[in-house]
Amino acid sequence: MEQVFVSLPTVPDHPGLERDLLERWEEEGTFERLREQNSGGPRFGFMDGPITANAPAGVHHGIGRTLKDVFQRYKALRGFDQRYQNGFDSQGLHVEVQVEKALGLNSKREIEEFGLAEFARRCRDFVAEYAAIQTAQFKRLGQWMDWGNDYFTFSDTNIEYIWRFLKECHRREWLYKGHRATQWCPRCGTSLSKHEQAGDENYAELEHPSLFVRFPLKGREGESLVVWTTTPWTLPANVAAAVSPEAEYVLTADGEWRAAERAADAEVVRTASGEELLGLEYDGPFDDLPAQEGNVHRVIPWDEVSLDEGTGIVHIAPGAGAEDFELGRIYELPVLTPIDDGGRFVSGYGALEGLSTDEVVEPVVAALEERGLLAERGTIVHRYPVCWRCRTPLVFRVVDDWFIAADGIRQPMLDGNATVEWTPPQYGKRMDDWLRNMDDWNISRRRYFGLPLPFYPCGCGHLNVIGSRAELEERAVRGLDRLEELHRPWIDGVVVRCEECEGEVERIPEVGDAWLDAGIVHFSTLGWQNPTWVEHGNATGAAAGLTGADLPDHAYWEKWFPADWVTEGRAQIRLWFYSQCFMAITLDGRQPYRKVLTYENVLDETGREMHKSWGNAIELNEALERMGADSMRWVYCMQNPSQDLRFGYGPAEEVKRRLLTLWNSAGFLITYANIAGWRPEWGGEPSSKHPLDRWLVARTAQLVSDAERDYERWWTPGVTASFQAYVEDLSNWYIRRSRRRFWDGEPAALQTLWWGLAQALRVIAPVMPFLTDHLWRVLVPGEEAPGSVHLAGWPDVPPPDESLLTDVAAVRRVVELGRQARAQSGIKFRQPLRRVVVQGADDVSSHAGEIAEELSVKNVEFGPVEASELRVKPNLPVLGPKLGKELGAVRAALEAGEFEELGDGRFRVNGYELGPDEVLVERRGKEGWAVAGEDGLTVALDLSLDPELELEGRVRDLIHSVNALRKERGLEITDRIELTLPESDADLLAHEDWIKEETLAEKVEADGSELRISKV
RNA sequence: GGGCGAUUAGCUCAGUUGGUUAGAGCGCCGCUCUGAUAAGGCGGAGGUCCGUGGUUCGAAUCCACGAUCGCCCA
Repeated sequence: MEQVFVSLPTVPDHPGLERDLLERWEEEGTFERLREQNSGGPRFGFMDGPITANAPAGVHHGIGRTLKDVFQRYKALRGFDQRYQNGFDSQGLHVEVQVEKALGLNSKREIEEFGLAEFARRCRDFVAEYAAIQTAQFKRLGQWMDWGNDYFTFSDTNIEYIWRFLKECHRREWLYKGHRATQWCPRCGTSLSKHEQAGDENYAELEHPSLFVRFPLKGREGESLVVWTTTPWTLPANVAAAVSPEAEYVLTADGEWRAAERAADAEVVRTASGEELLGLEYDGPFDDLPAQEGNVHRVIPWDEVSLDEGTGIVHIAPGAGAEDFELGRIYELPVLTPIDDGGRFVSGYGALEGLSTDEVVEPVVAALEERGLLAERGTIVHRYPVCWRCRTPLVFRVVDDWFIAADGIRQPMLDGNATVEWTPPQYGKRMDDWLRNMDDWNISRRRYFGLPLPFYPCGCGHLNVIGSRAELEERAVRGLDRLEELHRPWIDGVVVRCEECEGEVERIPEVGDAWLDAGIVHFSTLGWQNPTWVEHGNATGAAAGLTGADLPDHAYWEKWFPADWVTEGRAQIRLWFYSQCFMAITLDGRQPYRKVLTYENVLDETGREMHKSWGNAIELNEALERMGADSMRWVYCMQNPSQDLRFGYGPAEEVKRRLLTLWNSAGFLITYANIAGWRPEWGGEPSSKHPLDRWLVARTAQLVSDAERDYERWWTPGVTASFQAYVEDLSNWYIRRSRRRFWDGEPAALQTLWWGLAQALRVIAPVMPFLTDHLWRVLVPGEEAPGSVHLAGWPDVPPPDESLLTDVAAVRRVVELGRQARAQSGIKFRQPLRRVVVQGADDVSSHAGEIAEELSVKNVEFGPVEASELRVKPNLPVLGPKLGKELGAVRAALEAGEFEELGDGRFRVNGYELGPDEVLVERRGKEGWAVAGEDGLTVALDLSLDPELELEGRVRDLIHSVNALRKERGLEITDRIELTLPESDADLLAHEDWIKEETLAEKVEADGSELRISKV
């Protein structure tokens, strides 16, 4: 017989079939055909947040890539035209640091000796290498993007658009050079902005010295202030000591001033309020250093002084701490900045010069001890900030940085955010919170391979800001001829003429914050205000040769801006979401996206963060090969995005097992379709009138509508849950109930199951693009039907028949209760019973046959159950509003059995007459009955047997044994047999035809002593 | 200190607008099916729904306060 369908193996080989499909998609140009099919359709604008191309992707990237792909695929099924442009973040500190590591360089000096031009080239090559690696990984995950036309943030085009933004900021007078204490990475030699440094992962548990130091008070012999510090290197820069004016301080017998709260056990000589200590002068610990010359050290007030730790007196070094610096401004304290770019002491600090902040600890301690200033020495383990890129502990330095003032745009950004639909919604509030609190944006980094800030401050006091390459060329005095691309060192050689005084000006050496690079892409990739389309116009500068991306014209930008949807992890609120909104609101006044999906972090199976060094990190490639892309995608989609995902092989195995039901259902169809030589008919929903078929059509329509609702609200957990429930119903109701029809090869059943599966595959294809397309290609033969599920579009189904769905749900409840009753009865399922009585579900009487079969009973009666006991409960949603406070008493009376049955389902209780709709009645069985009930539904099985029933029970036992034997002998399910019964079972021959049918026996006889079968 | 979340079975999590006896998957125990079988079905054990107070006829759900955990900010 012709095999229409290729048989499925018992379990799918996910990685194998996925690799196979990747090849087929490639060969058949499936993605290109999809884009072509949707071209000209309604637009769905997605903007990809760029991924840093500096390492292979991990499983923590998988969730974002999956969600991006799922919704683009869903929108494609709905016929939307899309851009599919992928983005790589390709310059800035996160690239430089990796390249430094690869080159074995470990300081800015070494980079400069290596040569900036060569360094820039290596950075570019490094990005090219990892962009290629990541591309291969994401393809393997199933992500369909316009690979090869990606945007790279280091293209000259991108840089020019940022220049333009910066010039606009300057025009609005938001741009300024600030002098303040900032977090500084001594290894990277640059300050770091708060938004990139925020986050728990940027802190480490570190051990530091813990010193209590005496500051002898001037003119008060034997009295000292005692301060506590964990950063001894800041002591040489001390200029003041802060006390809380409100707090009480004590002088101990040792001559030490401390807060009273911090000197509990000490013998107190004298007390004073903080207020009284203000203005006192003291001898600083390092007054002999040249840097300290002429400084007066005194006591200042500070409300924030902590009385929970230390001494309640705080050592203040405005050049080495953020709060210290702010206090210094208020009290006009001298600012001593003891360390240089690399965190080493500068001149003016005597023997400390040239030492690092760690290396000075011992000399500082020794000096304190020598002078008798060290009261106590220990160590402390505390959380301390480390560089977000290289993990070096940070220090504070007072330096000049470039800032964009945030106050002018704060409200417009808040207004913009109010128009955005956030999923889950609380992230919108987080964004508001961030915007309300955001400080000015520190945009300068003292580094090399990054956006060159186009700032040319002239000696005349004028700041020239260049807004484009054209402007640079127009105003350049020299250096243009060696300008290979808009990066250091080449850009540094270009000198421009000051627009104010005509003098020659050089660029500042700083580069820009990488979030400027990422934030501008709504403009640089879509061709904002670009007069004519430039082919490969985004393949400029460092990006030349890496991509074919065009620079579209302004009409294109108008079409695609703002994006309909973006999605990234929660951390991006303070990073990409922030920077893109900042830039878009500045340039265009509009929010750059309409809707956002945000998700939490990926942790390991046990809920710990994944770290390579902890050995619990999972490589993306390894996961893809071990669990397969579809299982991974399923895991990501199942997850509630507002909670951390616990990712691991254990949970993935569970997912695989559950996905098996779909596979088995398809396998079941294929088995019987092949036996019957049946061929599916491509077209609308099946016209079969069979109740089960009609039900499956309705159930499938319900799946389509549920999934649509959840896709439209960006809620993948809903989609996966609906699908899972559908497969469950398909397999454990439709297939199980219809098995016999499939054994008989009934075309209506085959067509209906086939149709249901085909629609289900289309619904879930965005989540599991491989398994669904594999099954589609097996199940849906060519010619008229689309050759890939991804080209098949969203199912077009009629609205579900709700009343049929409700009825079948009720039937299934009856069956469930009936099974419970049977289980309690102790009578085997194979033993048929005479009758079942169902009360409380009269509307499903048309399904009596199904109930009879499911419960193996001869007759189903709908009507009152004769019961030994009535249990009447109030129907709360109805009676609650009606009875109010009286409900409690009525309920208690019903529970106690204090009611009168009036007939017709009416009851009298507590003086109220309750109608049938107002109560729920359950019954307990009489002797000889098995009864189960729930929610006013009662199912009662009559347990009495008669010889006819007993005989049937024995026939079923026989059929069961014969089929077990068939299986034991390894017979195919189509093999015919001859059957011999023991003579003692001769009476079973009364059911000879039935036995023959169920066991595929051609001949049955009763002869001999045991059961025997033989293949014909 | 302010903000945003979370807290439900041994584990991982659902629980829509307040409604009866709070669910699922996994794990455990028992039973069952044997034409989906490397599957499937049924049942059981296992819960102070974080706590306290309030609103309500009725609260896992709404409100207030508190606890613990996570995150963001100061």
